[in-house]
Amino acid sequence: MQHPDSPKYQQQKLSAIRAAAAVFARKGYHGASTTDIASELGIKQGSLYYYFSSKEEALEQVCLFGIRDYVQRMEEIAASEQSFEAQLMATVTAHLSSYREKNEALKVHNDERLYLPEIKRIKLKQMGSHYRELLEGIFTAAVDRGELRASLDCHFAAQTVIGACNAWGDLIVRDHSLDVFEVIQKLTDVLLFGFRPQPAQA
Amino acid sequence: MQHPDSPKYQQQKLSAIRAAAAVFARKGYHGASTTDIASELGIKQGSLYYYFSSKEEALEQVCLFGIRDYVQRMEEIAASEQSFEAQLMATVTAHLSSYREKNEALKVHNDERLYLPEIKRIKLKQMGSHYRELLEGIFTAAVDRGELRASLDCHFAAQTVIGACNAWGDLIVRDHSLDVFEVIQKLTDVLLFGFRPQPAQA
DNA sequence: CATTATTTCTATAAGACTATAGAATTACGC
DNA sequence: GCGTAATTCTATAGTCTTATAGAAATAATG
Repeated sequence: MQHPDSPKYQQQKLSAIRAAAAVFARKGYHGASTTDIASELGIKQGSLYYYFSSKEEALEQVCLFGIRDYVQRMEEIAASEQSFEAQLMATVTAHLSSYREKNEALKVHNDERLYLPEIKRIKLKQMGSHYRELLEGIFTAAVDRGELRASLDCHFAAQTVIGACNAWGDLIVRDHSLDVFEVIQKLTDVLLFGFRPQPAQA
Repeated sequence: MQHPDSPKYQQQKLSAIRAAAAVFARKGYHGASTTDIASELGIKQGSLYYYFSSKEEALEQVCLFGIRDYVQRMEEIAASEQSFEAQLMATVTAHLSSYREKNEALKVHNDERLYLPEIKRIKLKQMGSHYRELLEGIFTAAVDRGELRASLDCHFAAQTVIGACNAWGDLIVRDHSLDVFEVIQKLTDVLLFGFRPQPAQA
């Protein structure tokens, strides 16, 4: 009934989170059963409750796992004294690399988190807002430095970057044959210069 | 047991599709029960089966409703002899306006269609592919005309437009206070020119 | 008004799902 | 090897869900 704090337990719990992430990503939170998750992990349905007190807690853990280190990385990017271009490239890289590494969990965070009750969503919401604000800050700083036009709507720009990254992240998760670095390169380029310029005015 | 083909029946069936779209958009396909849909429509659970033979068919109808006229509009845009900029603006406008008009159904199409069995997805997949190919064609034509740089990856570009529109469409559905035309304007501008240029080089 | 067709309702069968309790098994320390 | 703790299993209660069948109600027609 009670959980030890041994590294062994923690390790298996992590496996359980990964298994839940994989199943939630494939079937959605409500479409996935605890039997599915357990069998992905190689145990029986009832045994899963040794690691999660409820299916909902499993979702919460997956979401937290998916977004963890995410804000942290953005903090570092925002604090770095780089050109806007470098910061944007770093942002896209961090975002899409996350999708590649713990792809299912991040996808679950984006698609299923709103099925958590308000209370359990607060922490996630704070992390997400903070992330967006940091990105927005990168834009406003670049405008102040004169690297971007003064008329730019930074809130809109940040949302667009996040949206585009998530869209491509979804494609990356689904189509594993995609070259992530190629996507990073092209997406950064489009965001910076748009489709318009004849040759990239390097 | 058998359905009439009266306009009255068709009208109520449309209401049922809209009700299903609203509930699916809010709770997801698996999270929504037929009781939810029925009560949204103001009838009892069992009565719903007068209009749908199964919950799955309801999802199929919602998805088809969501994407209907969608490809058609893109056909028109692709056939029109306009500048690339005008065509891109028209595409973004059509896409986001769809979200505004029958917002829930299009959202459901994007988020839940993959829960349909392979067979029922074929038609949707064809429509989606056709849509993307038409958009891709607009890009290749613009490259041929010299309006866009020859090095542009048109497949990538089309996916990015669709992804960005869907991302903003989701935000529009969730936040009803957003000014759609402002989003259309800004998104088109970013896609065309990127964040970079100091003033928009009209 | 009476007859028929349409629409909705009630009741229920059959199955799936979450979560719990206690037994069985496996791993660990000595 | 033995005793104890950690982990997994079996079995099940209780709830919810989809879909069906037939009765009841409502609307349409002559």
